[in-house]
Amino acid sequence: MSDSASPVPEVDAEREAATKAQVLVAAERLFALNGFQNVSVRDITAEAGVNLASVNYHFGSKDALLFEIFRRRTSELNRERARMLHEATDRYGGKPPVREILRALFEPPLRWSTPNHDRRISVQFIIRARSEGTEAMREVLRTDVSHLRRFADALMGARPELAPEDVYWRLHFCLGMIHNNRFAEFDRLHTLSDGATRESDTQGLLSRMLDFAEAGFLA
Amino acid sequence: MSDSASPVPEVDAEREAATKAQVLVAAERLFALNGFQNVSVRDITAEAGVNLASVNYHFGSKDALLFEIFRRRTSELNRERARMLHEATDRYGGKPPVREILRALFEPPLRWSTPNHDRRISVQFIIRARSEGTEAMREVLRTDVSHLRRFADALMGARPELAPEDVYWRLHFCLGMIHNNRFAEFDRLHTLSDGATRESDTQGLLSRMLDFAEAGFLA
DNA sequence: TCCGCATTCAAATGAACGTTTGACGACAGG
DNA sequence: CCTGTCGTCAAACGTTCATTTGAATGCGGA
Repeated sequence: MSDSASPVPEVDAEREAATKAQVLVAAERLFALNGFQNVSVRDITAEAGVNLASVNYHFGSKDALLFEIFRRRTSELNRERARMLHEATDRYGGKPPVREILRALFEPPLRWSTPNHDRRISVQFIIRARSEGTEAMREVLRTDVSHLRRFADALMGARPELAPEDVYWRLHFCLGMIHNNRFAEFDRLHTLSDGATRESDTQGLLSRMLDFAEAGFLA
Repeated sequence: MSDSASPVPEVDAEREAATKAQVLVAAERLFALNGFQNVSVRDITAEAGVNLASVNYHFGSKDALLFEIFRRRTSELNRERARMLHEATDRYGGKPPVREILRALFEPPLRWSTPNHDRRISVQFIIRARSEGTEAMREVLRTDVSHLRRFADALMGARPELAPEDVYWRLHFCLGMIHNNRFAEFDRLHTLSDGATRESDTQGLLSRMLDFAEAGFLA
């Protein structure tokens, strides 16, 4: 009779991968909502319903867990953006217009941010990583700019009369527009507009951002 | 013979206010450079050359010290922006153009950010407060939008044919352009442009930002 | 001269943190 | 049936943190 402490035996193959996945989901969520430093390993394991030591067992350390999530999400985002830019390039025979280039830059994070979307929290995580990330993350963000180079090159092709440094600066402004799409900033905007601005209208927001940024690039 | 531990007696009236001021300066600097959570009270008091307990004695708590710096700096910034907007309003007989309104919004933080400027570090502090601030700071940022209302109203006056929500959203985009001016983002931009972008050219950056944002508002 | 007050100081306190440990259970292969 | 491996678990470790304490200090006013 071995009906001991174990409540439900189940097969271990399920828990094997399950624990790691639950930690990833819980950690991404908590970090995105509360900031990196305001979440402890205890919070994560409690939310995930796993043991405290499992973070260090599966990921080595809290920082390594953070970096793993960061690496996965930025890779996905960059891949999706590159895919859209590639499609736009094909569609326009090698020289897509400014608006389509910017769409490839803006749309993926906006689409992921629609309410009830799986990746809504991932976008918040990525944005947060930009200002609160560990040294390893900042190193990657600072030096790995290959994905941005594709966009800069495409923009120079669309506006060949523009000086390269103008393109770089305006791309920088566009990125600022995206990175400002945090919950707290939306809250302030809603307070200011007394509810007239609806964050939930993702397609409308994309159009507004494209109108604004496209005009800035054609100035 | 009282030449005891005290190295130089000096007058206490100097140290009285000096300690508090030294803590404020050191704290603002460390917080701006390293982030709020990565700086301990021990770091601050060590940098300031004062005793560990002086933070809690003069400010009550670490968070209260943070909020005090935040309150001082945001007040200064809002006052300076309001002053420039007021002057522009007078200069144009009550209806300043978009570019002058945006100049009042952009120029103060940019001017303060010029190399070797006293307030260069204050701007970084304010920007950091926006994403890493305590709950008290976020509450103020979310609810106190009176200074932004002045700019929104002025912009509606300059572009009366624009729907109010369009003005609010575009103002939101402009704020994103400013908030993206952090050291780390400049580093990335420099890497991308291979040194072609010079952050030190403040007037040039202001012109670029105004060109971009004005075009976005006139779209 | 003495006292009251504001400030500084070294030391200690208790809580929270990331990480480590060693025992324990479940499974697969021989 | 034994054995090694992998994952989980509760407990504990050592460190760091913000904050508190109480004595010591120096000055202005009586």
